[in-house]
Amino acid sequence: MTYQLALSALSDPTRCAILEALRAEPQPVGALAVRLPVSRPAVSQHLRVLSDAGLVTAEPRGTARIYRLAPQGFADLRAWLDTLWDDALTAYANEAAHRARKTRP
Amino acid sequence: MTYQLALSALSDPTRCAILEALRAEPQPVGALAVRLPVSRPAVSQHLRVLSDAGLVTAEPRGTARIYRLAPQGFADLRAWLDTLWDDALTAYANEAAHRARKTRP
DNA sequence: CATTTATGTAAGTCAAGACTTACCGTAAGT
DNA sequence: ACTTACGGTAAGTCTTGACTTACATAAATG
Repeated sequence: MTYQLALSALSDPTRCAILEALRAEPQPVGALAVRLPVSRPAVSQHLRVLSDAGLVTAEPRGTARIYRLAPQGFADLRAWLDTLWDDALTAYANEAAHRARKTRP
Repeated sequence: MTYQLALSALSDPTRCAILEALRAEPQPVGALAVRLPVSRPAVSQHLRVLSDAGLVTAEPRGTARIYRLAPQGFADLRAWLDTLWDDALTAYANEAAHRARKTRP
């Protein structure tokens, strides 16, 4: 059930851009904002959503807060996606087998 | 870039419920609708979104249309998520090493 | 202690989208 | 051919949420 929060967080292109920026290196809010086409408060709000989803963590560094990717959140999401993917593959294989049996009994 | 469509599609809980229903077995629209708390046209619209995202495919079966999971869409999504996850892990490891070096030089 | 720096929060605006009912098209059955 | 079954589409409503500006808070610095 926790994956729904992460999926909802990833639906926004700006948030994905933030994650891809953090992928390169951990950064404070201001550094992210100057690279993005939105205001700094908007970035802060997005980081809040990402944090609630368990996709990023923050560490105080003076007055700044350094944000970085949180492996755990991505691991949970990956697990959910993998089960769905596996079932999709087996269903696809089953259907292919069924089709082959029908075409050449 | 194509993963953004899939992520946007997965942000809705009803669409996730549809996918989990299709995970059990391929179904027509009506069969999905009776199990969900929304109307049939709503399910049809959701399936349109999922189809555009490459997460499901439809096959005509008389007047009905059988929807099933599309492995390719999930594979693309998985690939994107994996790169992000890998970078999150290495960043985490780097930070841990940095922290250890600082604590005990 | 005042100021600067860096950030989170509040309030308000506006567009995206999820849902409904009503309607239309198409394939199968009688 | 007419009817029935199944599903996509149109139009309209209403909520969600992404963004802005303005304000408040906390740490470092002179």
